[in-house]
Amino acid sequence: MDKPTKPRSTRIQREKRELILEAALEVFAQHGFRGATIDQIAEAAGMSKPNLLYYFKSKEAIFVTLIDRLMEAWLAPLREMDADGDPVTEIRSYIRRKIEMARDFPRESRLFANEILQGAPRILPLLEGELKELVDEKAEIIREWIRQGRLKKTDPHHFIFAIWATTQHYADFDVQVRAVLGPDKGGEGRFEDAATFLEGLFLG
Amino acid sequence: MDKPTKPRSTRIQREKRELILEAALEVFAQHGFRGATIDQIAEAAGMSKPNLLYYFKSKEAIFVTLIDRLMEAWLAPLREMDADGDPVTEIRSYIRRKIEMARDFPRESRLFANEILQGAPRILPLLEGELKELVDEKAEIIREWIRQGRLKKTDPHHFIFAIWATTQHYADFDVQVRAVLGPDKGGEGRFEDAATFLEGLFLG
DNA sequence: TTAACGTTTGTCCAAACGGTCAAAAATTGC
DNA sequence: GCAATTTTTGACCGTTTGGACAAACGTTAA
Repeated sequence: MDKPTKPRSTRIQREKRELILEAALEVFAQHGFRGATIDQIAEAAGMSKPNLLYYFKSKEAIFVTLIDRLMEAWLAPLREMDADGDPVTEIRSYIRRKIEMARDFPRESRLFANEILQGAPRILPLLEGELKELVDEKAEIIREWIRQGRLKKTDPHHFIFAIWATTQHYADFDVQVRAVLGPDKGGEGRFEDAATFLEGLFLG
Repeated sequence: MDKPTKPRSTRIQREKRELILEAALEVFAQHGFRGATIDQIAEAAGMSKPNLLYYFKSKEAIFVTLIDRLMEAWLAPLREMDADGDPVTEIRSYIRRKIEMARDFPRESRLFANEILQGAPRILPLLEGELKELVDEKAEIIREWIRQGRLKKTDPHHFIFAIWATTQHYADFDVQVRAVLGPDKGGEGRFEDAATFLEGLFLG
């Protein structure tokens, strides 16, 4: 009986696939799934369309690969929230991490937002499963902190939603934020200002 | 010299255009501009594609009409914030109105979110003009309230952003919110819960 | 050198798309 | 009732799109 030899991927394959994913992230984040074309992605990756399709069998396959990777990184900050830590410190760190992600990975944030806006057709099971479990678990921690009188009383679920909404807002609605803040206050310092503000809002 | 007789629109024209806009709102909100097709909109409006194009000269024209109308309704709640009112009451009312809009007009919210996500290609001037002016004006009011010691100290601009982000979250990320809350807590009461939570967050 | 394998490209296709147009059908005003 | 006008439709067109495919190209190892 032959071992079903896993088709070992070469160095070139890994590099090209990485190149394609990077280009696709750019294009998908700006135009959404339907709005993006394989040609656009191929051009951004510096290769021809058939060549791209040699590495990914379809546009959908690229998108799914991107989203799968994204979800890992997306849940990480919340996972790090530690029941044994100091509540204020833990929450402050969580907010910081989320704002840093909005600043450093806005394309990922927009990709995710796009998927949810369309009704999360590809990740609904994950939201109802893994994500819900994670949030429920952390909500229970927050509830415990409140019970111990170490945190102001609030609804833990809506508390988490509010942190998501406000932090991701600076990535997803960046155009609007910059437009409203104007050229003077819309510089790169806006993320630091946002972080400071949000700490005050959620912990003040 | 002839009066440039405005082509008076008939009753049928007004009704059909309304029907189309309603259908288009549904389709655009779900699939975005590029993702939506004229055929889809026509079918949702119960008419043939050429017939739809008799009332709107292009897909773009439908979208622009929709967005123009939307912006009016969108700015209204913030406009109502009254410098002469009680700060806490004014802000509470503003949050209430925004949550009600997320509950009653989620499609409009998603349409707007979609446009911003794509970089606001059609409404950027409006954001940099009318919206910025409005926000600056209201920010000044909030600043004055703080100066008078009638409101906790915060950055007015980010304060407004936070209200936008949290309230619209319940429309734009509705799928995720429902997935995380689950069948029991995800019922229609979630908007009321959200409103209560947000009042506490922003005014507590 | 050459056979085997991995990579790249030009060409092609069928479906979907936004939009046009002339003609038919329905409505309206007299 | 009838002519003028508005509304609706089927057929059609050019373009874009996702994807297939075979042939060409490059690389490696015997």
